[in-house]
Amino acid sequence: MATVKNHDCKTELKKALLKVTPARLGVLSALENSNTPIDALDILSYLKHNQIKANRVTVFRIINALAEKGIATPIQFNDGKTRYEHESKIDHHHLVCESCGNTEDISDCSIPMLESEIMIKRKFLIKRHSLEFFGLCQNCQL
Amino acid sequence: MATVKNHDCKTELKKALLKVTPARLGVLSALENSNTPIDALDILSYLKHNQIKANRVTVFRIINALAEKGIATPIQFNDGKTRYEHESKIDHHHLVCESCGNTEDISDCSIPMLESEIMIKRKFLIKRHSLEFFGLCQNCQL
DNA sequence: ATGGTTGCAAACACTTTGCACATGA
DNA sequence: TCATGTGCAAAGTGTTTGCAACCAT
Repeated sequence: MATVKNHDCKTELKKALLKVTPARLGVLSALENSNTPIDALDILSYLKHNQIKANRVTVFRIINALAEKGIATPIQFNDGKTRYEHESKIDHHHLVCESCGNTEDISDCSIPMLESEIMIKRKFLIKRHSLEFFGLCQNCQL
Repeated sequence: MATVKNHDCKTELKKALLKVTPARLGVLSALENSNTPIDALDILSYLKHNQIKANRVTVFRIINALAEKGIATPIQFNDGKTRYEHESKIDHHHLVCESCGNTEDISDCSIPMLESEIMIKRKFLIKRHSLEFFGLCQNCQL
């Protein structure tokens, strides 16, 4: 359901020191309402769909701003475009079907342990990680 | 050292049913001689450096062919370009510094276990995965 | 009022495509 | 020889930039 929870989004923007505008509220709710990572143009259609008018360029600027603030996290699948996920849902990883393009989530992963190991052993300060599995979903294996 | 091991590369190409050409040998050896994932234009400079003349387009076509055959594996960092690694070295993952862009390798990862779990539980046929950690390397933390 | 935000057009970077020519097996 | 590979020019796609107009605070 494409419900725009303006209240949550507003406070989220204010916290990030970003002015509250229709376009930004729309982008935020697009991210929150999607259960898979979405790219700039997905977001744009979401906006159009919800009668929020915004330019392609504006969407790019907004997701970049959100990414800088840590509100949106970039994810790369294999097709040259960057997808984004709302920070509230980055605690899982993806199964990306190379045939139909669908993605599923996996939540139980042992990465956090690996991370702390790496931070100690390698003195590398990890800010985020990305883990994607590419292959064939059940349907596409037939 | 930019040594082109023509023999290994030749047999590798033949196995893949690809004709042996200077450009292809060059691309292969670029992949084999690099200790970090490299993109098409890195490969191009490698070729130029080794007096192998080839067009940008040709390099793209060659890496695509190699990727299709499983000889080169695509990796996405965060900058819109695709990097590739030779299949003989994909058994590790990367620490990508978001400040200086350097990458280090990590080899001990528990992903294979996770993979078999996923294949069984989710009936998703995994062909490859990509795991990258983004953050700050030791130098850039200062 | 005024500084951050947006739209538009244009530029950019990376990658792909079409077609004629060249080359490896 | 002949299918396959390559160069060149041009198009495609995702993304960024410059600048004037606009609007949230």
